[in-house]
Amino acid sequence: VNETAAENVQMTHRRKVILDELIKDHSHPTADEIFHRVRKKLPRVSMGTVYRNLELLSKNGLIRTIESGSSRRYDADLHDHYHVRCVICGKIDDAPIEPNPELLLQMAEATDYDLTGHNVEFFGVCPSCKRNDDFKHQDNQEEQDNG
Amino acid sequence: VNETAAENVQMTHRRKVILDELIKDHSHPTADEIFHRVRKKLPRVSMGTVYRNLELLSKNGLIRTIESGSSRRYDADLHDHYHVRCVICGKIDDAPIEPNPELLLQMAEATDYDLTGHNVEFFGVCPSCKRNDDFKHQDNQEEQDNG
DNA sequence: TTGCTTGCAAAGGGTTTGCATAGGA
DNA sequence: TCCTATGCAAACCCTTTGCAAGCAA
Repeated sequence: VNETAAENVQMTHRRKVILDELIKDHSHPTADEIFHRVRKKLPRVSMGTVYRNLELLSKNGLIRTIESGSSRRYDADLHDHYHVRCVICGKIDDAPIEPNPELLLQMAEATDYDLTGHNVEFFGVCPSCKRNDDFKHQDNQEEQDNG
Repeated sequence: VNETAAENVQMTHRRKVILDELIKDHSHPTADEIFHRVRKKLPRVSMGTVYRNLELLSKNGLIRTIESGSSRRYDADLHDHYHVRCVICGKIDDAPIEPNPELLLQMAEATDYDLTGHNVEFFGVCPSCKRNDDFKHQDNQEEQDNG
């Protein structure tokens, strides 16, 4: 529609460093986590710059955002994929299954909306949190709640 | 697991009014919207009470939350269903398709997570925003961004 | 009495923004 | 030159929390 093509984003140095850090980082980091990584290379970078650039990159389709827990996360992997979130530690992983194109088609037929996409998020306990729970009793699991 | 059964929630008057308002309201309101509705019946209710009760109701499985845009939304419809969000006005509707149990099964086989559930959210332009865009030019659509 | 609930106001976390300066086409 | 990008700090929005008072079992 009115989205600027990726080529239209002028790559300032800060912008490129932020994007590159996100490309290297497959953990779906928050703005704050990206900020700390970027700061190692650009010690004077500010939080505002990180937020402004992440928003610009996302609006121009060079990265995508994940709205899930209390803070937004970012993902430079544009390949269509689903996510799974650990309800204990909050970690987000890529789901190891292919998106189902049927889902969108089925919905497109049933709704009056003009669809542009869909997100799928699974919830569960990640392997590492499962292991921890084997040692502890399964009492204190209320650190994170699923959505 | 360690979730209190719904019957274990003692229904204080405020709690009941909040729950009833949410049951009547199918628009997936935010805490603030619920607050304003409840306030018409209980003029001295406070925001803190609304948040505390919504959290308690949700932890006890009497309502569910929708984490989507910038603010959390609440839904008293516990029947398993998907949602669709308008990328223009931010409204959330129920998706008119049945959840696909295959999706969860397929994922359960492929992942090391112990799955507890999944959410599906579609994005698109709602009928009413489509109509508005016919009159305007399709320029100023940046009020809401999809996630 | 004892523990849960509430109003109020303040604090908190995450994100956005105004402004003056710096930098790039 | 002119427009965009940046650092900084303040503002903002949404949500949570401490506290003292109120209620209910």
